[in-house]
Amino acid sequence: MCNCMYNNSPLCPCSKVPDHVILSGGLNNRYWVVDVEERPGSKTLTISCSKSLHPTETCLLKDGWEMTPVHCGDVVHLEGCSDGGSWLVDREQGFLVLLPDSLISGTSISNSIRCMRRAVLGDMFKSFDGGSKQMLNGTMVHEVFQRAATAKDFSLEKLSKLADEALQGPRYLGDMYALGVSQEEMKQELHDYLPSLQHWANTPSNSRAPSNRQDPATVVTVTELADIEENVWAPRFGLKGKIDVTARVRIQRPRNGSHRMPEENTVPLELKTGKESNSIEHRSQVILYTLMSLERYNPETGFLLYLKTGNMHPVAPSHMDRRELLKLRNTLVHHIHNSVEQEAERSRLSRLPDILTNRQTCQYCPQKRNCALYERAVDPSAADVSEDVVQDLLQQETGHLTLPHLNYFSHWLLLCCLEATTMEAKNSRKRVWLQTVQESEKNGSCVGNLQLSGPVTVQSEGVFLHRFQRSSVASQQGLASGDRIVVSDQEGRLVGLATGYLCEISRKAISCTLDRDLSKFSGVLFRVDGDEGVVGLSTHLTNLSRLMENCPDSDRLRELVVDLRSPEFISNLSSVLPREAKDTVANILKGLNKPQKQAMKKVLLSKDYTLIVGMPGTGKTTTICTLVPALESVEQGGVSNHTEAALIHMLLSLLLKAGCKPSDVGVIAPYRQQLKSISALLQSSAFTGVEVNTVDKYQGRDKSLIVLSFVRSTLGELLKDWRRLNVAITRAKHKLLMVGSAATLRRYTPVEKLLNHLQQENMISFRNYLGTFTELFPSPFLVTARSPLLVSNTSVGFTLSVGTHTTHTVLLSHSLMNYM
DNA sequence: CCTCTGCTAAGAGGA
Ligand code: SF4
Ligand code: SF4
Repeated sequence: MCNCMYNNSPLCPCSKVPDHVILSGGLNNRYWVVDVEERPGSKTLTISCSKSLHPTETCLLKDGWEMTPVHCGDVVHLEGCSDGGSWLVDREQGFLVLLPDSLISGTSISNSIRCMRRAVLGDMFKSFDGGSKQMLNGTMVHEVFQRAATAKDFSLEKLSKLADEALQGPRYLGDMYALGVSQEEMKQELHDYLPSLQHWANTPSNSRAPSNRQDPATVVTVTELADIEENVWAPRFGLKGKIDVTARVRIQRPRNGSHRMPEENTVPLELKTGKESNSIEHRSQVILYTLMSLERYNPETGFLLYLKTGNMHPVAPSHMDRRELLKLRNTLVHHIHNSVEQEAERSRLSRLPDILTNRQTCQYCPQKRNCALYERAVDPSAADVSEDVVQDLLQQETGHLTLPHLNYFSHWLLLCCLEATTMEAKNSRKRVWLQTVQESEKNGSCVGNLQLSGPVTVQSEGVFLHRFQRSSVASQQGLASGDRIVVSDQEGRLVGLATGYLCEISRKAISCTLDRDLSKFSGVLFRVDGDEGVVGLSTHLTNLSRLMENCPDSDRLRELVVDLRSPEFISNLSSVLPREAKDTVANILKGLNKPQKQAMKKVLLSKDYTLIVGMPGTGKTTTICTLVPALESVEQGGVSNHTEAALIHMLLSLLLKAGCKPSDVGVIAPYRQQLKSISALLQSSAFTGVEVNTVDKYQGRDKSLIVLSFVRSTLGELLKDWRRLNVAITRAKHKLLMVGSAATLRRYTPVEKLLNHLQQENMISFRNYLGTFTELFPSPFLVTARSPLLVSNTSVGFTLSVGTHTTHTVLLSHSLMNYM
């Protein structure tokens, strides 16, 4: 008789194995849990690797494994050996990997050591504590190391050249800006590491294993850096991760007098730029990496390399280390998969592991707001009944919220979790490692028997064009050019080697762009699988979390979105519509019908937002598309471009820090609205003296340095006048910075000629800044910049920022997102 | 029952 909560009801997951579940025996086995029998100190699972659930085997869990949160209807992987269909997992042998096809990253698991709750929350919500200077430095030192390794050159000259490239390149500028750190400060930080990098690369490392301190040092020589940023999916252990450096090392262990042959081994190296803590978290990461690479090169040991000092710490994992980390993974994956539970036919959020009562850990926890919000969402009385420490945390993080706010949060969190559960069930990524090429090719999402043909060409930074030849001709074809793909080897040893996009596919060959260069695998037989990706709901959940933040922007949004305060409107159109713009707007409105015109008028008067509601086909999209030019003309030339304004602010900050005199700098923009936007950002006293003006105001004068903001991707009426453009670009005595979209501006002959000329003379360089700017807009709804509109990252709407005082938030369906 | 939506991502370090 079953005694679990399903109680043999029709919902009982054991009554049938769902179609999407794939079971198998063998080394990479997948068992369905048919029954769980608990005894004090042990747990016995009845399992089957056949979908008919026949025959069954048993698995005895003990010595702590009985605490594994495994239930009927779970899929498990078993490591170890079975004796005629009965498995034993205990202190000494075997592993049970719960839900192995959910690959968990090494960092998530090492994160769970301190607080399991934090790791679970971290999987749901991206944390965005904005990072820190040290973190950015860490990323940059990693990059310098990796580039030096690729170039096989660790000389100081090369290292400082790479460091300067990283500092000056567009990649990290946005991060530096967001952190308020100048390139100079960053440079000092970064350059501190270069000598020890150089030293490490050029001397064998004496690494002392803690166990044999009395022995003379074991000498480790890195003979080759075999791979950088290796991507590993290890479905046998339910793990994934990116290994900083895969190195071949020679390990010379001294043994009392007798000379031992040095051992050669391929091992993972984990680089750290922070304190040489050799902490349990760092060591755990390495232990997990060695486990993940078991099938690739079976490393006995891994190393932690602290770049500040250049010291290498060996990490030789024991069975116990692996066992305990896999137990943590099982608990983590259990919580991730069971975020929703059923009670009395209703879904509700599951409880998470308890909040720590350790003030120290929670104080610096990047998830503390979500932690408190979640607690109050599942337990409305938590704020009163919890322990003092917990109450303090709840008060501090959620004290500003009302009951409706909390209810809103838990309602949408629940819906997102439900959605995530259905998405997870449909996730077909596991086919890559659970199905053979033949099986996968049948349903069309896979191409196998591929061999590299021809050289790999670098298309751009981190984009490698590969060509493969098919040795067998498949008839079925489900993959099309443009599809997201993942490349693995056919044997299943190198799963998830690279991801990318399919370019061309024919019966005999395919070409694709990948994120890694696979040329060293020339003899390998590959498979390419379509990859729908596992896009979670973390963006939505992060927005939801920010909506609950204690800050003015979020306060206002909560008022509008949760408390449903009615949006306000300006009473009189003429107060926002200047006389000159009347005709233009009237002209624009001509093409619209009456309700559409009414909607337009409402939007023009809107202070908060306007909802345009209508049956399909009533022209909502048309209305909104008309809105854009109308809003543009609402203020005289009221066009502004926040991206460019922010970019100019950043450029000026850097220039002034580099020693430019403010009075030598002039900013030119064709629209007054843009001048206001820029001036608003230049309020701080550092910018006093910088002149911000229209082209006409600069007639007959010049500046040492001119920054020109084009604002629109089209030239607009103002700059179309060739003479005006001429004036604008000839105001600079020493340096001219033009900010705009080169690709689209080139459509105008004068600009095209100008850019071509400058390019020929090698007088201009192009930088791509788009994409680095999301950090610059710390508004609750993360916006990505696209001139001249700010398009929000959520699928529920977007924000138009045009005009002085009004941010028009327009909520609409997906169709417009496509249109844009 | 079907399709479409959305789209690097695992880690950067500090107490
Ligand atoms: S889930 Fe398992 S224990 Fe629960 S009712 Fe179904 S068979 Fe019984
Ligand atoms: S605030 Fe404390 S209890 Fe909550 S997730 Fe963070 S560390 Fe864990």
